[in-house]
Amino acid sequence: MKKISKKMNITEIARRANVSIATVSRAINNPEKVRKETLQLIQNEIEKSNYMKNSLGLQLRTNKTYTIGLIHTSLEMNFYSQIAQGIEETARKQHYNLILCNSADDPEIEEKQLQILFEKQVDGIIIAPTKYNLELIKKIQLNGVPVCCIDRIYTGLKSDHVLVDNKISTYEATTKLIAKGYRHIGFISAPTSLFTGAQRLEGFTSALRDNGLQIDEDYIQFGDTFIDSGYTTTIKLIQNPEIDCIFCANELMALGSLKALNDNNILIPTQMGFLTWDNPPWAQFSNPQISVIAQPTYEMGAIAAETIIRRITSEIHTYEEPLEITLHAKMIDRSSLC
Amino acid sequence: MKKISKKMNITEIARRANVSIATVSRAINNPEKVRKETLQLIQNEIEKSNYMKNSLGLQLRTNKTYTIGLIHTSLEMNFYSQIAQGIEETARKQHYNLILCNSADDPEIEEKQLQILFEKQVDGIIIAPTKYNLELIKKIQLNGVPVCCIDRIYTGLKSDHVLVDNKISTYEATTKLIAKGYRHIGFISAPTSLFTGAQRLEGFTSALRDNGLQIDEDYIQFGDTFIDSGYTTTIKLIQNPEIDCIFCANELMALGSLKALNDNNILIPTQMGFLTWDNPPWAQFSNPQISVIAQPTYEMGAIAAETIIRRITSEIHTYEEPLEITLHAKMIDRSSLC
DNA sequence: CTGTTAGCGCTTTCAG
DNA sequence: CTGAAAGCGCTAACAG
Repeated sequence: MKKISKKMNITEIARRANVSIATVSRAINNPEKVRKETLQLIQNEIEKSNYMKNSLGLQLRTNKTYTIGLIHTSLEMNFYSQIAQGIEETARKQHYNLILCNSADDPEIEEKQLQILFEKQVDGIIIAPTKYNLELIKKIQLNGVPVCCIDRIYTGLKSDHVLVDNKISTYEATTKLIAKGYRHIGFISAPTSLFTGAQRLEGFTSALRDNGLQIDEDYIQFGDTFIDSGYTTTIKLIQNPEIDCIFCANELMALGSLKALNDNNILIPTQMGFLTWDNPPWAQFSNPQISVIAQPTYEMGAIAAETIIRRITSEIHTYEEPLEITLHAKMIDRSSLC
Repeated sequence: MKKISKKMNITEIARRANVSIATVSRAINNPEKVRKETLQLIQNEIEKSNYMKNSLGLQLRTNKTYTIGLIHTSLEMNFYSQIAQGIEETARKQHYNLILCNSADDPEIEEKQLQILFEKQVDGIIIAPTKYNLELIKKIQLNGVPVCCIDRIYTGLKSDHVLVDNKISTYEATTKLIAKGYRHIGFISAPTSLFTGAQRLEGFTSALRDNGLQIDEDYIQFGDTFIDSGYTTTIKLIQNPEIDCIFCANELMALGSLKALNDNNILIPTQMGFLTWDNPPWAQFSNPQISVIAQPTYEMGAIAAETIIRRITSEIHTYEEPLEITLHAKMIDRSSLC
């Protein structure tokens, strides 16, 4: 009453059909190279025995697994789940599978995941990197596995990157807010230890500066990119009654922020303007619809997949000329701004 | 200018350290069984050479990959991405990785994915099945790979199932709608070819019947579970001006439906009540907040992962006594109902 | 057209 | 404490 049956293999099929394993292999992969009667015989045995191919042998032999590893923060963020969707669908078309890893931006988890992905011999790795495992990533590259960074630049790492122009887009969006008449904008930033966090904050402050507005430290609050931090930082921001607009650095913090505003009966857009990075589905269906800076997430995933597959197949892994693809994020002004 | 360097292996380390490969293997996995000087020697060589372990050999030898396959509809649905998150995190704690496959509920894609997951020798498969690949799934089980269905029952398949009481929950929710005074409820159903679609529709109609309401065919529209179908079906529903409430069978159709209502200036909850299956994050942050039937998604994923891992490790794959775990979905009444 | 054999990288007896 | 050798499942080169 243990396993229903032992796993069948090519050797057993060969034994039953009274041929060599090579012939069975050919019958499976190059049937035209096998005499019709032999083929029939073998196919019968395969049929009867429920044999299914085991690709581990081949993977070992060819050192190719047709598997790509993805390390990102969390599927909880639409941003990443959309990217993952783009990667998976694109990779699938080229016969690659995806091993999905959530790092929660924890360097130790990330380290383990990098290690295990290599050990499982993925053909390539796509990663939204923290900045704490540079040596390991380099080592993986040295072992012939290409790496593509997504969403965040990894300074000091020679690899392809698929990015969005965080700083410029934030700068432009902030400028628009100012043009609309907002003068006291509260900014909910991600940690500056994250590449995107730092870039967006810079874009924000330099837009204020260039427009002759002073930068009030009280107007800048730091969250951890997750929901709760959006709530608490918003509570702090609204202690300043003059704040007329809130600008969130990511979707989850926006969710928390909106809840805080709602709990405090602050109406959007009449009492408070609202803008956030990321374009989760809910933003266009909420009431009022939320203005956003939308990143081409699915496309980023698709491009990352194509990029890594190109590296895999070209076998040029030296990164003398790393690709840096920067896509444009575009502001979509809906009904949360006056 | 090709690959930076050939992948290192245990044999090469052995050669350089002037020991046998067995000793290198021991140095890596059972260092206490190796003399200190030898160990040091080997570790030096490993260090110098950037050697990293290749687990393919081991996988082949032990026929264990520490990898679980997941086949589901799409990450686009919060429902599934939350389940995936639950699976991944739970599996990770037990040293399993996740290969993620989006089937879009297309039987042909599903078939290929099942095949490839087996070929890659995943230790187990978690699947939200269409109902078109029964024989293949059985064959996979026969080959010793346990399968756990999630979200949907697969009639005729002996396997573990992690489910939600779709019918009862829909019945209860419908009863509540009626108790609140709604008499003309429009229902946006998923295809009845989906287990959940059929169950929810049944729950809905039998609640109407048991409450003495007649079932008007015009009030029941069928979508395909994706956004656009929620929009178009809603347009049809609101041709019936007496409809006082819309009840959606899933989150994406709800999104489309809300947009249609908004585009037609129909106010929730004053002009139209609104209820949907699934509890995406946006439901509690939109305005008005949307009443939902919430499934314990993360938990479903966690339980599915635990269930499949238990099967994997117990090696009892006969499914004489398949597990059927049914969790309760609970209605959360927010502000979209009067 | 078919069979024999080597070998992918690793662990694990079994000897020494 | 260390080494030799078998073997996991498969393909491909070579021989017949």
